Amino acid sequence: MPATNRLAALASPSQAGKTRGGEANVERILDAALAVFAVDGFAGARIDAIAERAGLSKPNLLYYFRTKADLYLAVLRRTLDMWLVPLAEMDTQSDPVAALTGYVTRKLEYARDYPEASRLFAMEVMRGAPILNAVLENDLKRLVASRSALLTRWMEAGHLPRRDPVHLLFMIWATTQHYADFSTQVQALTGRTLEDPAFFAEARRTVLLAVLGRA
Amino acid sequence: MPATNRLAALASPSQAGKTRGGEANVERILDAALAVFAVDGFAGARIDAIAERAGLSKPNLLYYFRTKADLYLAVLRRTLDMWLVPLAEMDTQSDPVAALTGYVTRKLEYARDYPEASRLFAMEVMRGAPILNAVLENDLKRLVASRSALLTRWMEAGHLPRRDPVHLLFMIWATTQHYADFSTQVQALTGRTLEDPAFFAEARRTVLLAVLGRA
DNA sequence: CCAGGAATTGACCACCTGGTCAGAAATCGT
DNA sequence: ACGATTTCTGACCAGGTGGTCAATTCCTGG
Repeated sequence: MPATNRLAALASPSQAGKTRGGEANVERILDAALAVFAVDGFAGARIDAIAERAGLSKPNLLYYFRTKADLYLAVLRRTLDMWLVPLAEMDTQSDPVAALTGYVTRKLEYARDYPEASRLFAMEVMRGAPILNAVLENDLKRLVASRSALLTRWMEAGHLPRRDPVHLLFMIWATTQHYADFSTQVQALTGRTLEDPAFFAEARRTVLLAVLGRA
Repeated sequence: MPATNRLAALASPSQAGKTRGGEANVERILDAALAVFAVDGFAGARIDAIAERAGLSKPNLLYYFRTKADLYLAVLRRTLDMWLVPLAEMDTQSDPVAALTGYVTRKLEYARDYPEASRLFAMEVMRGAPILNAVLENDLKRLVASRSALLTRWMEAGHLPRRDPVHLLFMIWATTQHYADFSTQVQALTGRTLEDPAFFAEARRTVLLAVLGRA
């Protein structure tokens, strides 16, 4: 996974030479950190809060991750693949409509099942992506370029309405992630969530209608 | 403006009884605060940084806004109308296509001209909207309900493709704000901004095609 | 069973940051 | 001109937070 490798190269991994059962702790820490970072952001997150949520003492957490930044980086790294993989796999299905339908569905499932990861990613990008910038400008950029070419071919073959493929991707990302990142607003306005299958279907239908030009 | 009033009722305004020329300072402070809050979030924002950006000393800033929370609230309040007004004015144009075209265009202009305000709003909602919740569940909810009815009427009259109007609004919001909130990503992937008229037109065209079902 | 490394902890510290305060400038009404 | 009020400032403080450290407990391999 190139993205992971690139990100790994950005900073030295802080958790070295662990051999014993502490790996379970690392997982718990990362889960807790994701939950806290996704709500309070990097600056607002208290490392005590993360430790408590993970069931550890603060110094014990610092034993696994030397600094808050290391922990943040690790969480980001674990999250990133979830973001990239669906797009990378979009071409495996040869039928354009099926491929896009599958992609949109996976993005919505992602928004439903990992809203915290989506929020973390959003916050990082909104901060100016100080950490992810390198990944964006390389791996993601290449990936988008190749997918754009694919989409353009599909459009020219008449399977999709013509438009700029990159903007189309933006629209898919923005809308699907909206349900995760702005779930508070969605909840306030509709009282529902993607967990509700009917609501999920409505959202999916709306996006697909927009992308494919038909239901 | 009901939204402003509601927000004002949420907390006591901190800047009282100013009569002299300090009003200009208040403006400068609000501008600076918006810039800083939009990048670093509430927790990450340093009040020193805001003061410096506004060209004041920290205690002097605190003279105008007693606490950081007061300042945050004031910035949020000033921002909110920009968000609500376009939607509220959507029906003034009787032609459905023109009305939606105008709305999308205004939202994109807003994303282009006030990206920081958009980001601030996004961050607040992503935090769980601890302050804006009341506004969302009342003013915005009512507004959305009325606009949904309008959209539904238009769909039934055959002016628009049929779909859930609330999801349609979500899609418009998500996509237009994406260009402001994720401008780092947009920039990294395309090297362009909404400031570029051609790019603006592409974005606009993509959204309109999705919303109206035709260009 | 024991030695040695891994895991864990309480106590601690340096530093940052929001906020205070007494008083100095600046400004205004009269 | 002058008192009163607003505006502004340097110095300061209390609380919180990231991170350290010596010391203890827990495992595990031999």
